[in-house]
Amino acid sequence: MEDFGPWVHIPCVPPFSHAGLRETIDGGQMFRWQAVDVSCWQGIWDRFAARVRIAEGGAIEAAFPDGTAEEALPALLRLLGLDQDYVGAYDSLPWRSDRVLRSAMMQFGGLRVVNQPLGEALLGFICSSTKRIPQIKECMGLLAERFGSPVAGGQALPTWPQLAAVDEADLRGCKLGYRARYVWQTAQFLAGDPGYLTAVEAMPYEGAHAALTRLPGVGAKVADCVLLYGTRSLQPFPVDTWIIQAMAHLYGLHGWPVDHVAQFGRTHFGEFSGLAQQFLFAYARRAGGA
DNA sequence: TGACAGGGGGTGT
DNA sequence: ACACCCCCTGTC
Repeated sequence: MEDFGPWVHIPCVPPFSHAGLRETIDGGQMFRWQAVDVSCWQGIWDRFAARVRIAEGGAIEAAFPDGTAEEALPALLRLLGLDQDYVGAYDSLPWRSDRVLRSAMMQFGGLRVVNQPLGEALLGFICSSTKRIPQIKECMGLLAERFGSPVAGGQALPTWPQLAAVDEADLRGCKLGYRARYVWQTAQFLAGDPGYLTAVEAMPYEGAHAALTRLPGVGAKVADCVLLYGTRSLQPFPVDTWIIQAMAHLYGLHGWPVDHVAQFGRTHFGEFSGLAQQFLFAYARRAGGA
């Protein structure tokens, strides 16, 4: 095992509640973090690794593999959205008129929407369809172990160029099931157009969503997840079965088509609808909306 | 205990 | 509408 350096104190405003930090790190936005104990997680993203735990007053503390903190700390702040204005984002949500949202925001105080490398979010969410979080994590772990590069603290996830050199059969060996073909086809697509994801990052929402949907295995829901968790935008509003249930129950949208619910979410919650989605998702998943 | 449906944070046809 | 691959859960 790797040696980690000293804990670094990171003030956070708005402050994290325990539930808010757990939902941020280990609630299904990312798939490469494991609980060390009830209030400490260890994870890998990009070429970095870290341990994160909750501290007094809603701050957090982080530790990094020896010699990596100088680069990894700013990367962690970016990953967890700690260099963004969440006070303004929280305040702009319609919590004054929406008691459901207000309740979720109190229950999951401090919740952030993460900013992973776009390619990692793409891989994770292509593999997410009809899978539970523990299964997705297992697949990501196998992919990293077998096809990724070593970094201080563990194995990085393979990049898309690395994935393009892997046989579909070997991807299946990572328990991807039918998703192995999607990953393989997308890897080939991106190998033939290396600037594609970089271009997507520079596009406004509509164009970026359309461009991602062109990739095999990427439908509307996965594209929204990739954009929400893989860029700094808080605009995308991913609609999965949990959100369908929650929005039907809480806002009376019974029987609405998925794309209409997504449209409703973006207009009802505004510029930061993705943050609202994350609160409602956490709320519904914890059966708090029933 | 052990086998067997049923179905899951979706996509593509 | 249904299959898709894998694997977990709930039943008998």
